Amino acid sequence: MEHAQAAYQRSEDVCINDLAKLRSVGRETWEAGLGQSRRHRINAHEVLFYEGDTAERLYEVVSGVIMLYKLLPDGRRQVVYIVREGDMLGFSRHSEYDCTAEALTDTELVVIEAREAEASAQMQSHINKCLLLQMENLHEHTVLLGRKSALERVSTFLMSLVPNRGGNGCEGPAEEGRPDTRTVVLSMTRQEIADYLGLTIETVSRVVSQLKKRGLIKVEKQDSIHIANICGICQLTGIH
Amino acid sequence: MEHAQAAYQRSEDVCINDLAKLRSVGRETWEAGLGQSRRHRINAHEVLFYEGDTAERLYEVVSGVIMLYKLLPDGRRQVVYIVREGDMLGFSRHSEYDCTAEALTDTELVVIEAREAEASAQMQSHINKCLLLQMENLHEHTVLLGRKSALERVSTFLMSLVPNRGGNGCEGPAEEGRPDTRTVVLSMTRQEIADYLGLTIETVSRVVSQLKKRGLIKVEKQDSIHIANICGICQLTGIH
DNA sequence: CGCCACCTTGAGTTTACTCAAGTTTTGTGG
DNA sequence: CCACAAAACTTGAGTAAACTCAAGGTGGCG
Repeated sequence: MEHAQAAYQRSEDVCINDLAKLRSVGRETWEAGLGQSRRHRINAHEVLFYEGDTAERLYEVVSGVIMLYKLLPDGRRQVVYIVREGDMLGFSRHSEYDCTAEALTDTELVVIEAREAEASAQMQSHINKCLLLQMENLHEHTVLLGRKSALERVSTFLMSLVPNRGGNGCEGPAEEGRPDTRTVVLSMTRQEIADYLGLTIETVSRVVSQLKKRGLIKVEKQDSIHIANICGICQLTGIH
Repeated sequence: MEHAQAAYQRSEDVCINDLAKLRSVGRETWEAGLGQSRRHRINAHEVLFYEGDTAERLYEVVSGVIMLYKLLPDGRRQVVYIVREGDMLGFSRHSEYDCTAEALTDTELVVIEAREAEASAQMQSHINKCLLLQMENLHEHTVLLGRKSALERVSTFLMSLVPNRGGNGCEGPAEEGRPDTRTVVLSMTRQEIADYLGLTIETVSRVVSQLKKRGLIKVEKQDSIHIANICGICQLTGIH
């Protein structure tokens, strides 16, 4: 199942270690504390909730990937966040969700009633950690949308799918001579990637083709890209 | 003092009422709970902390305006958030700040030691509220950066300086025949606005000139714009 | 095997950018 | 209070990056 792998990958500069940390003070702890913790499964492309829906529940992603997006009245869409394993969604300051949540892959969730979350200190602390993580990711994505070129955006996106690389704590290639290589699963269509990166589908496609021509990547399936030279892609992200 | 007014203005769709709410469950409550709550003043253009500094303190803005920004190695800058009265800054997931914080105006802050914040449940709840507010603002700004035209960006920015207008809960003009008018203080240079909106200084200047020519605004001082037709500007934000 | 959704590529256009003057505003010292 | 300098802003001309529109290609699934 390809999504099992995708679920371990984090956007931006968050690595597997961070997620492990999140989990360790997370579900196992607070799940026991709550009266009942329901599980919920949804299929790829199903909507979990719509912008404007009454916000009664929080969710933690156990496996799979969810995107949060907002629409403008004329149909323009912006994907504002990608929620991966260990991360949460459904936060709301008012009584309503501010984004629509749609599954990119088949997804398993833990459902948390907002009332219960408020009552549990452990839960509050866990929510806090997720909010801080999301804030940092959003800040980084703001830089991407405000200041990066199409090539830099797509390269940054690809690097975000490589654990332990591309962020500020980038480790560089493991060893001299070791192949600096990895296959990443996008779990998004070109249109969804475009709406995430603030580009058009054609521009995303052209940049991917360009990276292919340069020999930096191979497109194995539409959904699956082999990065032949991770450092090479990293050099294109604008952060070096 | 022009900044006293600016301090009451909120970015995005947050109105004075929201801020009043934040404050009411905020400073007065937790300030009493903490051992000592220090105040700190900084002047316009002073840096409160740099990206990468050890994150030992949180701050709440009592008066004034602070911008958070990130730099790319080649000097490109993106302002990722504008912190106004009642809002907080200095959150960090790791031990380091992820953005630089620089004062746009003379600013008064409450200083909160990170350790103390962790110990106080009231403080945690207050932080949570601020994080949720900031998340919503960031989501909205993500749409602006990813999907809006220059005209829409500048119009959205101007509307964000008009309390109770321009957001989802926009009230529309108060009464038929009442002048739909307001003077807003930018408290940012054209360059800072450009770096916030993901544009160049020239583009910001051209859009402002265009709005002036159309009779929708008057530029009273560089820093102060009279909006002659609030609804007219609101129509240009892309949210209608 | 053929259809449908998704993706790619090309040609032409548009928006915002860059570069280069000029102009206005602001702040300072005489 | 005025003159001057520095900073900030505006405007124009030309360019480039990404967009739109339009075919055509590819691959996954019944």
